[in-house]
Amino acid sequence: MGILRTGTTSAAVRIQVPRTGRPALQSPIKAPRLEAAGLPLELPLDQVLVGDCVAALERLPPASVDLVFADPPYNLQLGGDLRRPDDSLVDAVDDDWDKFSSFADYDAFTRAWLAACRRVLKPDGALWVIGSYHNIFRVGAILQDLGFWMLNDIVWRKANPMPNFRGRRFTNAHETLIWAARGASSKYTFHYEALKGGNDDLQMRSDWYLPLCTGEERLKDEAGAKVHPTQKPEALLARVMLSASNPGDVILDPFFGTGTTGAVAKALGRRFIGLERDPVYAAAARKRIAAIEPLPPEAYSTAPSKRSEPRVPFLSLVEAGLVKAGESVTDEKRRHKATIRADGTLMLGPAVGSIHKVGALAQGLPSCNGWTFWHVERPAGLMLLDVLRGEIRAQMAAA
Amino acid sequence: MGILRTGTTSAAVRIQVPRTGRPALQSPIKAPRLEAAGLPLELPLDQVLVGDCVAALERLPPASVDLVFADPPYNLQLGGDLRRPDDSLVDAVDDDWDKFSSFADYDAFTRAWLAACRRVLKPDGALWVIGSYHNIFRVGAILQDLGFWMLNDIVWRKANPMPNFRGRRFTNAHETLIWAARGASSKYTFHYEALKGGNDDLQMRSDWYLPLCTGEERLKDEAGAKVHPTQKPEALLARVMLSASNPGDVILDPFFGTGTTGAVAKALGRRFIGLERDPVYAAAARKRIAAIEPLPPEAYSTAPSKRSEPRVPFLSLVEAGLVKAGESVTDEKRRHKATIRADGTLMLGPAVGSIHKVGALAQGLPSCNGWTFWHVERPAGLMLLDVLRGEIRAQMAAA
DNA sequence: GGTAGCGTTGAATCGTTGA
DNA sequence: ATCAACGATTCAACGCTAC
Repeated sequence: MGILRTGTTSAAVRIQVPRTGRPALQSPIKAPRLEAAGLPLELPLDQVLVGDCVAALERLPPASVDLVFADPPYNLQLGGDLRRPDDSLVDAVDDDWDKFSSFADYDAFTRAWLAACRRVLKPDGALWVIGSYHNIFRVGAILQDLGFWMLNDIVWRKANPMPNFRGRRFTNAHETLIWAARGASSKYTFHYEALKGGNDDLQMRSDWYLPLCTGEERLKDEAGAKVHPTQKPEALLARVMLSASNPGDVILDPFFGTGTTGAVAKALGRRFIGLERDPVYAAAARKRIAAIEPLPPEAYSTAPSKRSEPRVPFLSLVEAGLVKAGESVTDEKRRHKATIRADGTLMLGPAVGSIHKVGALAQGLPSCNGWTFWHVERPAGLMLLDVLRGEIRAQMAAA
Repeated sequence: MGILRTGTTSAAVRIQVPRTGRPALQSPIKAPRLEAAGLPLELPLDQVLVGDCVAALERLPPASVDLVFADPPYNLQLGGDLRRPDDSLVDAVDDDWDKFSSFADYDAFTRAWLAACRRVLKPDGALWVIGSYHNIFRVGAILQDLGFWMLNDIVWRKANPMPNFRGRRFTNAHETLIWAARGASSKYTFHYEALKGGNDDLQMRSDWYLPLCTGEERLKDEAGAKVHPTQKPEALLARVMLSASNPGDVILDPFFGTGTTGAVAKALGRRFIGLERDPVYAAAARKRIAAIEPLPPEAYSTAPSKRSEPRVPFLSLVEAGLVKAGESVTDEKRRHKATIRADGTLMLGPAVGSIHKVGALAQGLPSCNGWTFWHVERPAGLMLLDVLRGEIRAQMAAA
């Protein structure tokens, strides 16, 4: 039972990618801007590529991916002798040179894959990476050094963490995710209203409380052993994608493992690219993803946010007769008053200007949103201009 | 009322340091092991030294401190002004001490003070550092490079964080503390049982829920302005000291500020050394600490965790699989119907919003409690969302 | 004397679009 | 590229005032 399981029907629903109309899976799309540069034209969408992730990333076209989700290894598989996430394998090696070289190896690996990811990210793309205290500080520092712009660090509070058996430390009950834009000026995606709407109309905080991946969701082999040691819960990936990507976006995971990123992407109408070194994991991921039934688009499509709604000139309200030239507008407490002019400006004493300018002037503030400041008198009481604007927008949508 | 305030009596209670029997304050003790080495014999105990912390640290004898608590500058890198939706100005941390010209500068500064702290730490000593995503990753990486051995990262979940006013990110609702031993083989102090006893006999987790330092506890000047922009709550320091130090231990704070570390140390029968560059902060700290009445050791137990009913986002029900994305919700009489979306919002016709907003919309009312309005169809009949929320809360309480 | 209501505030990397 | 206009945006705790 998880966020991807549909409860009421078993009918497969083939989703359409909203922006292109193409089927979601197994059909590479072209990256048109790259043609002129003579670069590879196609992205390996909705596929799992087996091999070293840095090498694979370097074969992908630049600026072609909307979002990266990465769950990198704690210890370096390539180098061999790095310290493990738990301290048991690390004997008290007090050799400073050895310590430095171990961390240096991990840092070099981290720098390589982060830089390669940054190259394939679109200018407005973003990256998520998850880790624990063993590695996340090194990852975070390198990410800043490479020019990524940190947006939030997110704490995944585990509902059911493993206790600390020896009683020598606090229960390690969380992991840390870093959300960073490709650069400081990237216009990253964030579905603020959707997150707030799913959280009792309160802003979503940086601490998320979610259970571990267990039970049916956890992939097991024939012997009943878990296929992957660190499979992440689908709910975690779903929250990441719902908050920081759009339907149809390309989401790349350089450490694909058993494919949680791909499974959630498919369910939520996103495209994915999975890179995985281990063919056993890759095979398990492919099988898992093939069995996923995408959710109906209306269950995940992006709700319109105020920022994306069509602009309505105040003059349209005058023209539509929703407000009258010569009529007065006031603020909520009727402390300020101005007159509507036929050209869609307001007049306050000798001053004439937009609803925003005059609102700012009335309050002595540098700026003001006139739509949410001014009201008109109606039989039922004061009515906000923003409500009247909503009526215009409804008419526009119906037309 | 802060954690140090005694509620029932105003009588001063002079504590005794259990292991030595010496009065807690203003009497430097000898550091016997240092005599033979010809080093300074006395530690400036229970004092605030004004000056650069690295220079001051280098004048202290090595291996003489049990615990370091450090709240270094965060290097916030703020841009222009930030205003609340009501146009009031956010009082930002724009002090000179938080300005660094580059990451390299900040790293050099961090390496210097961390190395100096490591020198004065006893072999079995430990260090705590607090920071935000702006600096903590760099601090953590450098700390590892210097040979500190990480024990936990601790998340301070703020009960009342500042919201994200522009709706562009998740509410930055936590800060991170790193707890590290001087080295991998250090026999650090940890009062496992005490922490567990203060936590309903459950292991203390790595995520701590505590309010900001506000109200009476916050130091104000004559004009009513806060003395220090980033004063930490006493409860946070108390939990640190109770878990990771013994009565009589020497606790050094290289960024003493207005002396929360000293105030809590005095109250809990620890010795302190405070280093602070700004004489104004140092003077405020001295005055503050002088007014502290030490608690009798038996009077203090671990800060009680907040016991109010945890708020549950509707999204959690989707994530837990208690309701399905795409499933319908109805009111008691099945007159209204809406669809659950993967992000925890509802959809009713073209409208998308929280369970409350959409409930209000369905009924044409200004407001609605979605928890007690909407139901889902279950084999046994309609089930109220509020009942499902109860199940989630039961799980959370059991965790 | 309670309490409802209003104002203030907290370590913050907090726009977008079109001319 | 720069500039100006538009217009979107907050939660919990505390303290003071009015009733």
